[in-house]
Amino acid sequence: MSRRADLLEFAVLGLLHESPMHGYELRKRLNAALGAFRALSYGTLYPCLKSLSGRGLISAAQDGAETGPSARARIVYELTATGKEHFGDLVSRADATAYDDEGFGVRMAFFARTESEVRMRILEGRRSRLQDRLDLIHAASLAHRERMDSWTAALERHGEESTRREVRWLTELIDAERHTPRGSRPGPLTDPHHPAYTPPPNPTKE
Amino acid sequence: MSRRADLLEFAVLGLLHESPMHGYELRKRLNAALGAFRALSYGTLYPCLKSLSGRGLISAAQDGAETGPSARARIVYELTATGKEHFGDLVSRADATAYDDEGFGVRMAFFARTESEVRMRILEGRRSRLQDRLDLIHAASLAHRERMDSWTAALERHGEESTRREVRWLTELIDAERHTPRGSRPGPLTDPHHPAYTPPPNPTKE
DNA sequence: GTTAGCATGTAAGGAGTTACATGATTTT
DNA sequence: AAAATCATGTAACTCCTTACATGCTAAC
Repeated sequence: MSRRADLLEFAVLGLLHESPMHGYELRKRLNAALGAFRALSYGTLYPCLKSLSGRGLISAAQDGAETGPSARARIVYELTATGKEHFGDLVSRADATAYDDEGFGVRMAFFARTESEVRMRILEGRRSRLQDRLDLIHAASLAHRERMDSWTAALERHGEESTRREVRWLTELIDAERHTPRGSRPGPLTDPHHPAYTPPPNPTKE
Repeated sequence: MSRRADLLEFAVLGLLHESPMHGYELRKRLNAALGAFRALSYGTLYPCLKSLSGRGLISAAQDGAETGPSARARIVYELTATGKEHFGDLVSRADATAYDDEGFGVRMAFFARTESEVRMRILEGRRSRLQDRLDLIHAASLAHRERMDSWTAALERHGEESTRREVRWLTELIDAERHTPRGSRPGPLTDPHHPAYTPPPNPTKE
């Protein structure tokens, strides 16, 4: 039932699949890379990590003194075998949550680990969802066309135009995917054998 | 503190400013016109109406038998004098909630009732917010450029392009507003003396 | 006559932000 | 030395969806 929570768990598992990380870093990545979690708070993330840890999907390990002279109380989270399996299950699913505004971005962010067939279903599902929205916009604008000031009209036109652009973009992606039907990974994917946790020598700010 | 709830109240007052309505109709308008409340449920709307009614901002009146032979249990809500005043206060404010993704659309939907000066501040605030976001996107893409697959890259480019387009759109609106500096209402605004409640002879479907 | 839409609500529960609480480390 | 950032959490609270409960009206 819980959609947003599942989404966060999915994203966390996906990011930890690339490399182990501690909570703070995880939050930064979540906020930056995925547009969905623009202002994810610790009050959401840490309980989520605790839950995942409790279910054995990730392991929590104190960061030892390898980094420097003094050991900070960092907790580095790592995907367990069970966690990898679970993420594999999730990533092969293409349910309705993969099509909506929040879900789609997150799913696409992990397309490199998604099978081509599933990718196609998600891309097409998203496109059809947007086309439904265009129909709604069109119907609505017909309904109250006369009593509409220019501001509302401009707002509606911009919304329609944006949606139309996303549909075109999706169509391009779908066509490209269709011409390379094998489960090819078009970009440099991070190494599946994640090279342990690399402590940042000069930490990236914000 | 409560942002989303204030937003809903604002939208309800704004819509009732145009003409009295009952809850069901209100929800349809909220879902259609304003993009923000895509799936507003009755569980949110009715308590909100009750609260507004309790505070004397709107009045709730049973819809009499004028409509047809049998009286349905419709409750028509109408803006009170206090409610109009309150909406006037809200619409003249340009706080941070007017700039974010959910807030901006709702605020702009009632620009026809907003003073030119406030409109400008909101448009410029929104644009500056989006420019901040562009900076963030740019910084993030620089940070993890090498370890990025083509899907993530495509997603990021699309997000950037969309944001850039919205900035351009806002700039056009701002320029247009600047060239007509008086508090002009560019479009046909609905009559301030709302012509009572017109029961739909042929009800619009969904 | 039965489905679909109109119309109004309540109860429960989950999700996630805000605010609080704390302390180490790095930069200025 | 002070300020900013890194880092981890908890508690309370708000918002909002889901599911439930009910009944009327129009269309097929």
